[in-house]
Amino acid sequence: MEKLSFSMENYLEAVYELSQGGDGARVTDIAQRMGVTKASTNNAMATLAEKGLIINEKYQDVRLTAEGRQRAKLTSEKHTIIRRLLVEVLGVDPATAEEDACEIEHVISPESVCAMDAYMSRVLGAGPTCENCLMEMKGKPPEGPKN
Amino acid sequence: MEKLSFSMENYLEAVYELSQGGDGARVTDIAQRMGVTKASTNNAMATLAEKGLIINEKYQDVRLTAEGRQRAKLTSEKHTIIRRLLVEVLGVDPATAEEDACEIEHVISPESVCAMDAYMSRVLGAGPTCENCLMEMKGKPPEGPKN
DNA sequence: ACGGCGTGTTAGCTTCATCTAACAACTAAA
DNA sequence: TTTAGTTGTTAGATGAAGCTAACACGCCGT
Repeated sequence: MEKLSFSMENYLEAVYELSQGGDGARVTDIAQRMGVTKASTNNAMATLAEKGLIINEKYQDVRLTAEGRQRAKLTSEKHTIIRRLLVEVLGVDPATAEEDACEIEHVISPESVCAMDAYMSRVLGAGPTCENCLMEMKGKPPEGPKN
Repeated sequence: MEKLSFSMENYLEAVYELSQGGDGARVTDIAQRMGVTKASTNNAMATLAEKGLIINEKYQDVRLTAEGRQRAKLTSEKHTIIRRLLVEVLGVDPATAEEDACEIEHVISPESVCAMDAYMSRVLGAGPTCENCLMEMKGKPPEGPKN
């Protein structure tokens, strides 16, 4: 699973969410949700298509490949876990939490997300420990800090 | 307080940390800590100097202005709070936490950082609630989510 | 059948952050 | 004082992500 830039991951997530309940997303909608122009979106789609994460045929709706969908799903789950931690554990205002989660999801390590999930399972009692954590851990051996 | 890019904030933080116990930082050291070339560092220093955050006289050590120091201090404190939450509360491996904190500090809202700090004060018992939180909150009225 | 309008695409430009390579200035040792 | 080595600077290139402006397509409605 090749590394995606911050931006590309966001585009992929947008495609994923706009595809829910339909089989594709439109360039215009993606652009609008991302707050960028259609031209920028088009460029991004070309990149994502190159990486095999979406199918982008001229003048057709953008569709996720299996890999793209899986990838987007992981990002989306990270998002959820982070937001829940912020809101339910730390008591952050939901709107702020939503914003923050959207940024943090792109930079945080899978290990930390798992730790958040595990912590919530313990502290909030309920919540089945996210089965994706094992999945997310894959292909991410620990590295040294660069800062 | 003008907005800084992710990158510039990181450079500023590097200058701050390298300045501790001395009155300036050297381009070479900054470059090394950031994992970039001296040329890149030089460009960055020019930008930071333009914004009035550092004093960068030719062939002299880079020094922080009062504003630059204050700014860097805030970032650095965010970093610490985030890392502590990850390690002490969530049980994340310190090296990973360090890496993650370094990224998250640039995107998270002051509100969330404060919430982390407050939470740790409660849960870990000790720890004086960070007096900077009030400071950090300034100039950041809540916005709507864009995602 | 044909115009329009919304949607998608392309071309070309800008800004940032990075790099390499070459050069200039400092500093310390012989 | 001369010079070698380290440090700092400049110039120019690259690649990512965005933009605007202009053009191409496709689908309706008449």
